[in-house]
Amino acid sequence: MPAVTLTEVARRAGVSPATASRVLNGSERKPAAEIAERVRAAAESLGYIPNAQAQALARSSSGLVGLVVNDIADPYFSSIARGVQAAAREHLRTVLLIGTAGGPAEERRAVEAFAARRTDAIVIAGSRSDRPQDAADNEALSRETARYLANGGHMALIGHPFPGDQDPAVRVISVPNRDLARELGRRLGGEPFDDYVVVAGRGGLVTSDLRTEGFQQGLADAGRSPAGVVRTDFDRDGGFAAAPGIAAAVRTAHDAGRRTCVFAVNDRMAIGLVAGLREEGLRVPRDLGVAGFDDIETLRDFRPALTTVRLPLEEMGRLAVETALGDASPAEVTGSVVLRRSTQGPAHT
Amino acid sequence: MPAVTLTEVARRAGVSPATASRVLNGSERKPAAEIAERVRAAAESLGYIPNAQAQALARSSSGLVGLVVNDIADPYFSSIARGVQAAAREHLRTVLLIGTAGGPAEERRAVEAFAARRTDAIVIAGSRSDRPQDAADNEALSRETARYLANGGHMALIGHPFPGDQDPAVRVISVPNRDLARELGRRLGGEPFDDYVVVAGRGGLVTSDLRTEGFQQGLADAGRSPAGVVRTDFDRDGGFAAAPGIAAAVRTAHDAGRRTCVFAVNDRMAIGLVAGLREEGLRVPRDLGVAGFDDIETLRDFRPALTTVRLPLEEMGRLAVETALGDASPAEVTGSVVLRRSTQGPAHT
DNA sequence: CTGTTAGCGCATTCAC
DNA sequence: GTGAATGCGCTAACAG
Repeated sequence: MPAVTLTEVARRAGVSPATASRVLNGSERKPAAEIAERVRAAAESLGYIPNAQAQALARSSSGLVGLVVNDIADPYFSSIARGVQAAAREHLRTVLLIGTAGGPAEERRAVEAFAARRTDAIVIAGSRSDRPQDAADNEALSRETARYLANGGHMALIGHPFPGDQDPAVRVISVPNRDLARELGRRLGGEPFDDYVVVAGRGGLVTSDLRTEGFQQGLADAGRSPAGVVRTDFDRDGGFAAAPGIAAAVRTAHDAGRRTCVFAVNDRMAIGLVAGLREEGLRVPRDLGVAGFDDIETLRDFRPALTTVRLPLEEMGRLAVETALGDASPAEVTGSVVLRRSTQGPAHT
Repeated sequence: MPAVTLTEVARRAGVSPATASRVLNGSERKPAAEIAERVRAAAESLGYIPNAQAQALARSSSGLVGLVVNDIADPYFSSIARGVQAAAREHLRTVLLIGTAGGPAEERRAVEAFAARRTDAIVIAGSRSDRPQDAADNEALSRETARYLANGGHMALIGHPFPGDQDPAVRVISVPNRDLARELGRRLGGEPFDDYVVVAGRGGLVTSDLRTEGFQQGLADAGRSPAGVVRTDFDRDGGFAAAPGIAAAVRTAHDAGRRTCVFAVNDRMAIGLVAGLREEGLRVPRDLGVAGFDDIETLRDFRPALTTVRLPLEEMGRLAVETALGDASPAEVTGSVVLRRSTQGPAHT
């Protein structure tokens, strides 16, 4: 049972397909009011729905915006997705979603899939990786991107440019991860802690590396010596897994009369860490301070309230599509350090 | 700068477009191995990417799966979305995402948009509303759905069927909200509480109503008298807003030597409620018990650990696309009551 | 202002 | 096994 076509509507209204097309869609040519009404009535009575594929083919613009995320169930990405979805709707576009497990190889495939659909714009929210073993895939991703752009596509990256060469046509919604982490380091460096530790993701994860680096700079600004760095998975379980090691270090430090503050490079890791520490018999902030990054909405009611860095996630998503579509220029978003109870020692309580 | 077309590849390889099509896509006809290689080489060197729009038009199958959710940033929906995305990928489909603010009117528009794109299947994860004022929109949604189905589309609903008539062609991934809530009521009814309260969403929200209803049945099963019902928004802020009223009731009950247990019909409301109660100076579970529903992953580390009902969210998403695509038959998912610390009184501690 | 004619890029009958 | 022809549904020049 095939769908109703424009031709059928036209015949039913006693006009040509061209005329029907003109009235049913916003064209320059304005058909006579009387004839227009007849067409609209025919379309209505037949239950006509335009075939978006055919429209896209004919006018070579798909009305689609592609979004690639690592994991849509991760609140960081789902918040961005909300912004993308909202902006897309306002621009009369529909969102195509692809979740990769992370990594440039899969991202390249996503870009290819979006290119095949002739998406008007692509937003990549996944994190960049500059590990040597990803170099080839990054290169391939860049090539795929270049091809997409050459064919008239638009692209915006959330966070940071691609490692290596960056096609200037690719817009970037910059997230000042380093600067914000630095500010966080400075602030926490001013608190009454003695030792600092960073629980980071694996090396080569740009976001993780920049946050780590910035935090160290901030500590230095505050006249502190560098934090030790522990590497683990960039998610909740990674934080949880790091707990035993951190606990041991904290206890040792404690015995020496020193207080420890841990910076987990994202909120989910921080939450996992706190959970793991709880199992180790340590409590935050009584036994140590813990800070995160992102200010995930779902975790706002978490106790102890988590010191973190707020990022305008939804806004970042909006900006990305508007920038990609040419309705806004590439910008750097602003975030802010939010000190909460998780880094307040007993003295503050 | 137009994209490379199949025709160009064919010419480059010195074959006809038909042959090129046959080798570049899985066709019945198997071109000669030698000629096939030539075509593949040409495609590769030209950077050919098939135009999915054109393919869709020609073979009238889009390779698209539409997903409609209320709010992609809500962890309930984003978990489902992960399942949908994963299953879609396995079935070589791409996900089209539309977020509605909830309500059948917007859902109808979403279905129309998906129908226009000729999606192979549509998954609706948003919650049903059977308020009288939504009756007309529900009717329109049903009609839109019928039209989509008549045109060869497939649809799966997560949760419950549409209010009113339900086209049998619409598959439903049933979520036993009532039964699970009943089980929860039964279990909590067996705990040492005296009064029960349900913090529900507005009336007419099917999910909320069924959970409320089931919980009441469970209490009755346990020989308890019905819980009072408070209506508020179906989200975190709704739970938060309900806190003052609940706090007052709890205090009154407490003065009479009675212990209260509150069932918030979803986890986010429960978390908001707990946060609000904290501001009121009440602590859980010391001063009252609180339970939720859904077992949102991001909230697993929340303290006090929340008594809730676990739902296989990701699995529900997977099942929905597989069922819609015809690779699985409509089924009822299974959940389970998870008693945690938030409903354990001091006696248990 | 309306109707006619061509494609958009591809898959798929048919002939060969 | 391969190529030529046709049509998917629609829009955009063209004429009229």
